[in-house]
Amino acid sequence: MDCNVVDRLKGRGIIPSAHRVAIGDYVLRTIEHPSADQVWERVKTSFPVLSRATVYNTLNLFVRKGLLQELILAEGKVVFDPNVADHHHLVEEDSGIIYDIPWDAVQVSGLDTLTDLEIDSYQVVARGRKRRH
Amino acid sequence: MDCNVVDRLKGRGIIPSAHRVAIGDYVLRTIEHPSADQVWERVKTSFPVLSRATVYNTLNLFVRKGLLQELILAEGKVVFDPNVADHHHLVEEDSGIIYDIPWDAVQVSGLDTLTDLEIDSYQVVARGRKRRH
DNA sequence: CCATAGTTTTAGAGTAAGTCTAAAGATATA
DNA sequence: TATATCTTTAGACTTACTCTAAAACTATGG
Repeated sequence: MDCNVVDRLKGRGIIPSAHRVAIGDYVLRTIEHPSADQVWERVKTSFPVLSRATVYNTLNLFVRKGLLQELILAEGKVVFDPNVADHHHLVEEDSGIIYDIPWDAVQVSGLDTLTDLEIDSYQVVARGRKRRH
Repeated sequence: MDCNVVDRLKGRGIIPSAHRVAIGDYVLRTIEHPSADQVWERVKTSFPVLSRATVYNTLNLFVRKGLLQELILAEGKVVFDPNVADHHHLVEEDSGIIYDIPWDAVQVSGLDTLTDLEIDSYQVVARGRKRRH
């Protein structure tokens, strides 16, 4: 699963252009939940000729192809998570940092009794903060 | 709890100006989860002299005072929910409609075992659709 | 190696949600 | 009535994001 980015793009039918690989090299490995503009700022440092539109196009492409998950959890802006397996989230209000919570750490029951709802997916969104050990 | 809007504002230390009451008359009773601009459009029909800034100021004031809950669940936009009691949400992707799910309908366990997290609040966010009976 | 058709990238304009500002208008109290 | 405080306003500004049309790539067949 953690093979190189070129192969992961090809595996989803995405032509691995230099720009896309540069973006993927960052966004498919990070645990930072960056926004699109944060991805742009970051990737530009190592790959200077890069327009904003390309970053947005590429991120949206990755989402469509299942390489990224789009999250709308906090501060009115969309962030991206390369962890596309089901999992829950903790939003740290002060810092805006978002942490992943493993799926198995939390159990949710009762959704199946809501017979008037057809549920495709769900997650727990928690607000709070990470303890400074 | 469902007493008139003027008293509810006063109860939170908010001066019940005509504008605020007009906005509250709609937003504190609706189950529609409107965005700020939707509130503006709607309230303007019955209260024409109303600027966008006033609507945003008032909604933010209501949130600070605990009369409204701000939700960031779908489509990158903030919506408001006068149901400030804890509850869960279902986001209908196609329509953008958000439905409340009663707190007691769902049980979540395991969050307390995450000892490195200090959790203030949480909710289940489900994606799917309401069955057309 | 060239032609060409398709794909990708670009700069910059456009859009929409939301915030800020400074002035004007209300309101309350003494 | 005077004055201090609070509220509202129009419109400019900001930020996140999308669109557009042209330019630059890339792949393939001949």
